[in-house]
Amino acid sequence: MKDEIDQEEVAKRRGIYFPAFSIYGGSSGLFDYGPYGSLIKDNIQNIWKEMIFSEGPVAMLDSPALTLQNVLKASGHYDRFFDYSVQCKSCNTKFRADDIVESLGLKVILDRDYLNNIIREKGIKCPKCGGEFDDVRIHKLMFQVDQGENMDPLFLRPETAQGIFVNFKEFYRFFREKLPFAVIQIGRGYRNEISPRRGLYRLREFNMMECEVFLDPKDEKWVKEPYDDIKIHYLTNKDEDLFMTPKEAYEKGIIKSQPLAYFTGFAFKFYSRIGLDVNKIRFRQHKKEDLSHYSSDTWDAEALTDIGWIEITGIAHRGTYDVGRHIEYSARDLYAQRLVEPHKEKKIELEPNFKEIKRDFGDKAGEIIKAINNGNSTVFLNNKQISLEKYIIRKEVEVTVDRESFVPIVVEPSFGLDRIIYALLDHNFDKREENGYVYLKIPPQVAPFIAGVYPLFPKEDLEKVAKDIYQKLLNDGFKVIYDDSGSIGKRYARYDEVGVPFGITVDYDTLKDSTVTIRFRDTTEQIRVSINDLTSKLRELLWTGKKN
RNA sequence: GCGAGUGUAGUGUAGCGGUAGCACAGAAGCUUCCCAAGCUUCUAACCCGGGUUCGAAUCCCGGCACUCGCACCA
Repeated sequence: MKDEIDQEEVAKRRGIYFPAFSIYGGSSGLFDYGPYGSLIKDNIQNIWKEMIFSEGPVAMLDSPALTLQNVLKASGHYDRFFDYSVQCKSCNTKFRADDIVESLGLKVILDRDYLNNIIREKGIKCPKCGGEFDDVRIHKLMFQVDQGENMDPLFLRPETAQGIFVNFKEFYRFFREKLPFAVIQIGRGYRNEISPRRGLYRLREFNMMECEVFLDPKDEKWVKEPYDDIKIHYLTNKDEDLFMTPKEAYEKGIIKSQPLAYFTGFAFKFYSRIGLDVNKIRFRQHKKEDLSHYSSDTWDAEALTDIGWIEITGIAHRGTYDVGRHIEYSARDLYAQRLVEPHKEKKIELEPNFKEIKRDFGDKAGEIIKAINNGNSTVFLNNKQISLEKYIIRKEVEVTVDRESFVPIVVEPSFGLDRIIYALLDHNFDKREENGYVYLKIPPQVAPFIAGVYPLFPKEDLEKVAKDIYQKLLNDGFKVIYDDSGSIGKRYARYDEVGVPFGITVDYDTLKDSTVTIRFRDTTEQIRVSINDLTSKLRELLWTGKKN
């Protein structure tokens, strides 16, 4: 974007996006997408969805934003629910309270009173200036929703991914128990950011398009090979700038995981299709010390904008963490299975000794049998602890084993829709050299309307034909807009600014020979086509965006 | 959350104790055979709440928002 174009000013003025609830003063980190912006957002989502469905076995989920506490305990988000901070009274530097305590080798308990006390007792001072600390403050990082007394609160999800992980078994069945497959979800996430700023960059409620790829750790491959027809800028954790295809990156071991390499290519193709300037896109590898504890490798797609390189997508190798944690916390069988060479294995089977149980327990026998089947070694009955050992018959049996269970690993490409829109506008707002007018050169498929229909002058005969054409194009399924106010130049300029790529103008020749002009947003050139050919021409332009 | 600064029509701004002016955008019309032209008319604002004052957009306090630093940041 040219420096002089203020994205937020145009976005606000033209109804692309603007601060939400502004008549009441607004609230930081919340934005509305207006009449043009919401259409652009919708188009981007649909392109993403359409593209990713064509990448292989992909299914979609739509899960609630309100999330059970236990889900977030399992995911680890709950432990990060509170951020404990202390501030130095003299130099105002702020620290994580738990970090300060930990750095002195003291035990950390995530409790406000505990942290407060230990800082007071041990007389911990600011490491920077030696000043005294303020009281420990708590910042909630997730939004909590109360259900009522005596009920656990719900939380607004900080990411859509957990909805997918908890449903792993559902999708495993859907794909008839074969890996790999991917599950996508487009939806909103919520994070109580400490200081949401810079417009769409950091929001409290944000849109994401997430994809969770489930893989067998022994066969960690997506169904398609990494692309070799695109060159991508990779910035490694050793600060090397490399330019190569995803295929090369994988083969040379720059990206060790095949699906990770594959999805950098997918992301790149997606950016290119929606109109991001791919020369301003790079994939930056997280440094070892920045990696989440469960991730072995993460590559963030970043876009260069007026506020610098911003993260627009995270592609993370999450290992077995997600499904593993839900197995642990829910005690459900969320394992996948793989076929192995059939072989015999010796196995001890436990069988209740029905005769003895019946003799000793009579009509309570049922409870004993149940306990044994549950694998218990003792049972509490008639106020007595009873050892079950003597009621169990152990049999050694040989079974044929032809499959084994494992926890699937996850590779997660997670696209931040709002940031993508920010970067898209940044890359595509441009000024005409001759007059300084702003136009938004986004691809026709992303544009809020494919075309505007305009009578050259607000004359009844021209208006009537223009309205007929407008209605015809609507009936043919195009998103078009009609405008007859002001001069023709004004209308062109008006829709250039929100990215409408084509202007269809009805003039006096139209009345004679049933042709109209199509005017191109990016070049301001015009061609003349017959009204009868408009539908096919627009359909063609929707894909090519070019004149011929 | 801290520090500093800033909030005036849709947007950009002027006014800084006497109840708001300009430009662009917007609406209606005239005019124009294609790029925000011109003319006429019109619509439209002092972020919110308190206080001081005869009188507050203007001074003071509190909130909210934005900008820049700091901090935070899967």
